[in-house]
Amino acid sequence: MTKHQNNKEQAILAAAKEEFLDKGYDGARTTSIACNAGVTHAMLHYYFKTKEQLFERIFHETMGMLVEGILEVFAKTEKPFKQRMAEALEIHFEVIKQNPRLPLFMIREVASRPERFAVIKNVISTFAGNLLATMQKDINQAASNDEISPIDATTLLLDMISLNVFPFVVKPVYEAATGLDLNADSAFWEQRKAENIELIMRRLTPTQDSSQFIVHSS
Amino acid sequence: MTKHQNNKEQAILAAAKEEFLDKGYDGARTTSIACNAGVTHAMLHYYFKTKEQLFERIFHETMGMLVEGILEVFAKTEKPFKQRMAEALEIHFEVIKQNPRLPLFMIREVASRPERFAVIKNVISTFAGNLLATMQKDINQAASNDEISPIDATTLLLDMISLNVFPFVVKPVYEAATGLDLNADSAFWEQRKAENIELIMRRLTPTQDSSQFIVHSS
DNA sequence: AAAAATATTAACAATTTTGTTAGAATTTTC
DNA sequence: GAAAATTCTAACAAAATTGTTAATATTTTT
Repeated sequence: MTKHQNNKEQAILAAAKEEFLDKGYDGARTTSIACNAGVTHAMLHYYFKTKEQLFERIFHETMGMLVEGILEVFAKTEKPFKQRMAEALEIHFEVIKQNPRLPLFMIREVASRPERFAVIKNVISTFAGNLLATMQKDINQAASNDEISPIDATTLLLDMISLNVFPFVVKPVYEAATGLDLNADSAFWEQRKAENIELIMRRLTPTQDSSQFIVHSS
Repeated sequence: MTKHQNNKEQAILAAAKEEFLDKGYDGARTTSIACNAGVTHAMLHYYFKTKEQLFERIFHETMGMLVEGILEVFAKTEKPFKQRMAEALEIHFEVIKQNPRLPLFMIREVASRPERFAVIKNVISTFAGNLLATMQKDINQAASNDEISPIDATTLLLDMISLNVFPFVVKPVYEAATGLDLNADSAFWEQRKAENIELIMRRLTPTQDSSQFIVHSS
């Protein structure tokens, strides 16, 4: 009757994504994936020869999503730099919020298998070079107008990513420490987003003596 | 001749720490640990009945170090709040820098095995309550003197930890993306530390209209 | 509807990984 | 230095996990 549409393959992919995101490559079990997908274990090997191949499929998809999401953030207009940055922060935060497990997934897999560097390198360096160069140009211009404090684009980007991503990465630990359930606490995330914007905006605002507080290490 | 000092047990512990920090519980192999420790595989099970027990030993030790390190940061004097905060940031950053793999280790293990929440909860909540309360009192006092902008202690703490910890957590990805070797790049870490202090100092500095830049989500 | 291609199953095989055991060697205690 | 406790070894066992295969069912093509 109904056309054959490989819905088992899709079910396996969906279950695999869950499993890999949750437990990482090493913790994931192909039997568990097959079971959650409602198919026999042999089917998994029929569609995806090995666990590694199945993982790679998920890894690429996931990386793609993350990078698309970040790209979207910086495809921006001609407003003042500070305002663009505030909007980028907000969009970036929301992208992460909608895919809160992706960052830890990526970090974990790259950390435990450096051979996956290559994928990351390709995906990111394709556009990161342009992005950073463009951003630095905008920064320099805004700084020369005294619109903002001068800053290195890479530095600013890492500020932004640290502030926006880390809370999601550390969420399980935070919940363990406080006993709170952050999924049910939308006020927490709204406050966090506002705080991150506040921090970066203050960072960019020109001051008379911008490095008065820097402490030099022994 | 020499007294018997369980140096095999120590060797196993050292190798286990390496293995677990590097690969996580799921990726670690007891055979590999025994091999790196230069002992037979059976010895591992002689001293530590199971992989789980060996892991727990390492996990506790590691958590202890991390918490001690952070405690040390806040056992501070009577200087102005901003200066104390700058010093705390610097010390905190250095503690992480000397144990750069601990944060990801903790995050990874708690994320993939929520039953380890209990350990974290005990260790942290023992002192975090006092810390936060004390900090909030200091903040309120400094704010009432117009020394700093008012801020929630929890928020400030998460700002600090995000900025200081995330660069170490994301290091492998950063290296994959840029092709740099950050271990050999002490200038990078000095700059990062300075940037984090700059950010927090600006966040604490009073302004006329401190929330002018907050963007509200749709 | 027959032939061809594809999807599915159940049972099995290979490997990896953790854990055990019985006994030998060594160290410590008395 | 003999007895007791302990450290250690080598071989083995059990379980889990990934991967295969041969036969069967279903779908698609002609």
